[in-house]
Formats: sequence, structure tokens, C-alpha cells
Amino acid sequence: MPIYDVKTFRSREAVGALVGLTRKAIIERLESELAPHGLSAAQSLVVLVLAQGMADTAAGACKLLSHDPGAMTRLLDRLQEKGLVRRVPGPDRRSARLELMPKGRRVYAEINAAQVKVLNGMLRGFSPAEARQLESFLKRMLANA
Amino acid sequence: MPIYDVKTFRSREAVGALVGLTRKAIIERLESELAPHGLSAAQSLVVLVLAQGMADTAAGACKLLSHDPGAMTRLLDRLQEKGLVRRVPGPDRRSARLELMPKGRRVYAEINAAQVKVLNGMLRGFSPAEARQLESFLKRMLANA
DNA sequence: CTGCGATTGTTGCCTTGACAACAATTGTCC
DNA sequence: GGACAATTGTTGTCAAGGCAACAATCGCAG
Repeated sequence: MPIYDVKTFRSREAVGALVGLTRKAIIERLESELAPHGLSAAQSLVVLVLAQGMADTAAGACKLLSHDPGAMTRLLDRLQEKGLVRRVPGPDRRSARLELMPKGRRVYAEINAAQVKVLNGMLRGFSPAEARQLESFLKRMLANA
Repeated sequence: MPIYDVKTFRSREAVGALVGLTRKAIIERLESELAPHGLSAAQSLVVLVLAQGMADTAAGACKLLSHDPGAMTRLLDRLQEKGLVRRVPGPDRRSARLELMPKGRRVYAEINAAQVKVLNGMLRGFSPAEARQLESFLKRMLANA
């Protein structure tokens, strides 16, 4: 059962444009929260992924965030310069294990707080059930991809 | 009533990351559909906005798509080179009225079809009511921004 | 009408993600 | 074990958006 029809389709009302605008609004607010640390949204996501143990290599982070490997190399370079992350030789000699430095763990706490603050702000007026339903919708769209 | 809590927050499950991934998936599929025309997703959105009469100046399109004015100038240059759009002197001498060329109108039909196809594909399994609810959720988030 | 702030578009500069080519390493199939 | 494909990370190059500075024009307060 198709949702949209060519004849009645109005782009600005559709999920495509709305998702794009929503993402931009989230990033804008998140980066403004993180400005004191000079972190981009993408950088903060990587720190987050490492801190929560969801990945410990560049490739792992790339898959999780569907981020470009080339961009990831340079992103990690910057995180390393900032003293948040370091590359440690791991079992696989092609890659390096990514390890959070103490400063990285401290910053992680603030990234976490910033994300929670921004998302709660944009979900103002949502009931917990609605928020979970929104998450579920988005996951279903991703599963269709 | 806050949705997320600092202690239990898991980034990858949250709306922020999901919105980002969903957007990337939509763009990927849309650009692959539009590849024959060599159009980017951003370019196609501008053509769409012009064709549906939602804007007829660069500033209008910028506001609607929350796009950077500098980037918009160059984007329009490219659309003009492709023969899809032209700048016509308008009443306001600062700006130019944007007009779709015949080729632009033809391409618009295909952009429209591509968007409908991609979105319907990613909304597979959604009931019309669910899709409208998803739209509504996203609009509410944007209204909070 | 005049002056001044706001709007509009353009340009230059910077950052960053996408893509392709590549080298090193790993895993697999025979 | 050895050939070969797949994985991993890096680099260079390109395209595109964000930001700041600017000029032209507009609109409004006085």
C-alpha cells in the first residue's frame, strides 16, 4: 500500500524533507552546546560510540555511523590531537585499537548530557510512548533500506 | 516530562542518530535514482520547490530548505548551466526571479517520481495513518526548534 | 525626502564528507 | 602451504556547505 502518490505529492510535507530539516536542527543545537569543547557533531558521535563500547576500531565506528573511512581517519587524527583518543596497537595489525584517554571520558559525560538536553528539548510535548513510537518508525525505515 | 535520561541514554537508539542515518539512506537512494540526470539531492529539492511554486527567489528557497545563501548561489549556477533554471529580472532589483525552463519542468516530473518511489520504498509496511503520524512527529520536533 | 538598518545575492576561504587508488594485512578455498 | 579475494586504514582529489565580508538595493522611521 503506497503512502505517497505522484499526483498528490507535496515535497515539503513529506518525510524526506522533514527528516533533513530535523537533522539540521538537531546538529545546529548540538554543536552550539558543544562549542566550548570545539567538537563537531560527528566527532562527538565517535567519542560516544567508543565510550559506550559499541566499537573499538575505525572500521567498527564507520559501520556503526555509516561514515566514510577516509573522513574517519582525519576525524580520528583531530580527536587524537585534542587528546581525547589514542590509537593503540591491537591484535589485528592492519588496524589499531581505539582507546579513550582520561580527558576523553570526561568530555564524554558532557557530550552525553548535551545530547540528552538537545533531544529532550526538541521532543518537548512528546509523551514517552510517542517518543518510542518515533524511534520505532525510524528504525523501520532504516530496516527497509 | 523528559524523554531521555543521562543515566540510561544509549545514543544509537535515540532519535538523534536515527534521524541522521535515515536522512543518509534517503539521500543515497534518491541520488542513485537521479544519477541519469546528474542531479544531487539538494539540487533536486530546489527544482521541486520552484516547480511547486513555493518560492521564486534564491532567498525564498534558502529559507524553505534552510540552505546557505552562498551555497545556493553556486547551486543555481549549476542548475542554470544544465538549462533547468534561469534568472529573470524581477520587481526587486536585488534579487532575480527564478524561472523553470522547459527542460526543468520535464526533469521535475522525474524528480517527483523518484522521490515518491524512494519514500514509498522506505515506508514499506507503514499504514497511511502511521506515515502521517511520522510526519506529524517530525513537524512537532521542528516546531520546537 | 533622508538616513539607516535590514534584506538579498555574491565571492573567497575553510572544513568536511564522498570517492578512487593504494599498500598492508587477514582470511579462505583448494 | 599458497593463490586470491576481502578487510582495514591511509592519502589525494573533488564537490559542497558554513561562515564572514561585501555591495547593491529596499523599506521604514523620523
